[in-house]
Amino acid sequence: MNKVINFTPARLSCAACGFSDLCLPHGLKKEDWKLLDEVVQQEYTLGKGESLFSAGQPFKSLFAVHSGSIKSFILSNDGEEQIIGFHMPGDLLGFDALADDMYSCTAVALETCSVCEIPIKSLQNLCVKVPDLGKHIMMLMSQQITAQHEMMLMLAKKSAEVRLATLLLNISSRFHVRGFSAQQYHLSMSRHDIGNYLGLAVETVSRLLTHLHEVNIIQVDRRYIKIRDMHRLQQLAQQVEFDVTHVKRMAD
Amino acid sequence: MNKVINFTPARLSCAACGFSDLCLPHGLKKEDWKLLDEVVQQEYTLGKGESLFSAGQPFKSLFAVHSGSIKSFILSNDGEEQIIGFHMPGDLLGFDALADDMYSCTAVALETCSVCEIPIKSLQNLCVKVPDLGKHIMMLMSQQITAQHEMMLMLAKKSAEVRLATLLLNISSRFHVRGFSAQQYHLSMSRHDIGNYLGLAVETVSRLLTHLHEVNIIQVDRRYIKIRDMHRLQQLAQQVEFDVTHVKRMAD
DNA sequence: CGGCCTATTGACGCTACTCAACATGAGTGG
DNA sequence: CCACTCATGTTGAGTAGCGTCAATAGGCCG
Repeated sequence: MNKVINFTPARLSCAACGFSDLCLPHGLKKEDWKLLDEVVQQEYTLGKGESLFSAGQPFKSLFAVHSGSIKSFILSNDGEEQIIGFHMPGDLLGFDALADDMYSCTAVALETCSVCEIPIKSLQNLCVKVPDLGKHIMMLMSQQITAQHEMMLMLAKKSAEVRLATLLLNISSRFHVRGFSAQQYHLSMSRHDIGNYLGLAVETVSRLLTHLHEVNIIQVDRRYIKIRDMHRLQQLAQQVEFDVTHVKRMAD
Repeated sequence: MNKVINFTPARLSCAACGFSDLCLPHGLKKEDWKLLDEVVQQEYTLGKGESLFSAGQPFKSLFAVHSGSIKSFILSNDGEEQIIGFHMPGDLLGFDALADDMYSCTAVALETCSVCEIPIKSLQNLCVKVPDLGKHIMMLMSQQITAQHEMMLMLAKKSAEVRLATLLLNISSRFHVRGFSAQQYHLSMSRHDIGNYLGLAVETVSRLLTHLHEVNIIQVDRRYIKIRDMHRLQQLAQQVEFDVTHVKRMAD
């Protein structure tokens, strides 16, 4: 559960990284990539369950996921965990830490993964030289803000079924833009994590997954998910027509 | 409900504004204030119910609340509103718009208020000249991100009672840092807005306020709130010991 | 003064939580 | 390599918290 210090001897340049168009370099001019490469540190490797940073630690760096996946969570005053995001390759972590110069959340690897470290000092210095970089970082932060608005809407207004359907679709599209299948994927997080993130009990998540399987919208085998009817899943997430529970009831 | 075009002929400089230490200038060097003053536009006045900007409109400016209060909300695909924040003097609005170059939420005045407009183009140009300003904006965005994390925690995990108590305390402390009483204040938002924001039904908000009044933690008279027992309210918000419902039950 | 919007209060029902038992697979040590 | 253990997930029963519906009251504005 401790921070890990292994690193691979050589790091790919950002230009050579397949996720650069999701990550920091996106939107930068080619000539600025070289400068950014000097700032981005070597990759760390994290084992499953190891933490990248913890809430309260001094803020030193942003991190970009290069492979694997990470969950980040805050702790409430009574010690319970609230997952605030699942991070996939190309995602940046640590924007929450700018406010108080310390991380406000904890980031833990859901599986073996590698991350690129971006020291904030060097990055800020580079922002002065490359104004587009500063703009781009603000844009990424803005994206995170709007994404969190959507999340607040979900938690405040949507039913358990809609929340889960939305998450499954969200993961699907995130795999898709990364070049993987949108129809089938492997969940890196447990049912517990899903429930925690969506504000639901583990049992509810389990029941809903079983139910979605039963009505042939998805196929579930442990953490493997196959979307069998993308359209109905989307309808469900948007609450159009009636949801599957209603369908079932009408069939009774 | 339309954008309003009245403006006062003369605007106070940021230096003369009582909320400058909550707002953009905070953390800047005095010599940079003059540059900022050239960027910050004259104040607009908004009547109750009028909108400052709406979701989908092209992003032109950030806005700082100078007086009064504002709610901002997003719309779900089925048209229901989700309030994502209440804004008081010194607060900045519009960070969500950087992502797509358009506002993703709608901002509506809860009462008559005045706002300072900060054209994003000029601001970004100034950021190049004054790197501290860029850093500061990122810090403000980071604060918004962490605040939203707390909100996600509330919506996902906390009971109706805890949510409401937390909001009342939050408003209290925000009035306090602005030089007003932390013990009593006037709510600018309706019960409906409170419920919407907290993910609760109006009726639940009403019942809880009545209940908090009954057990002498607060005094409620329409939108006027007086906190009679700050300590118990804080305990309630932190779920320590037992909540008032339990207290009542034990008294039965 | 009348109409409308906001808020309160009560009765009822449903969604999702809790508690509990059980199943299954993964990891570990003999 | 198998048995044991533990973590993870599933399923069922009962229930609590909060939403929905409905009726009513109280301010506020024209």
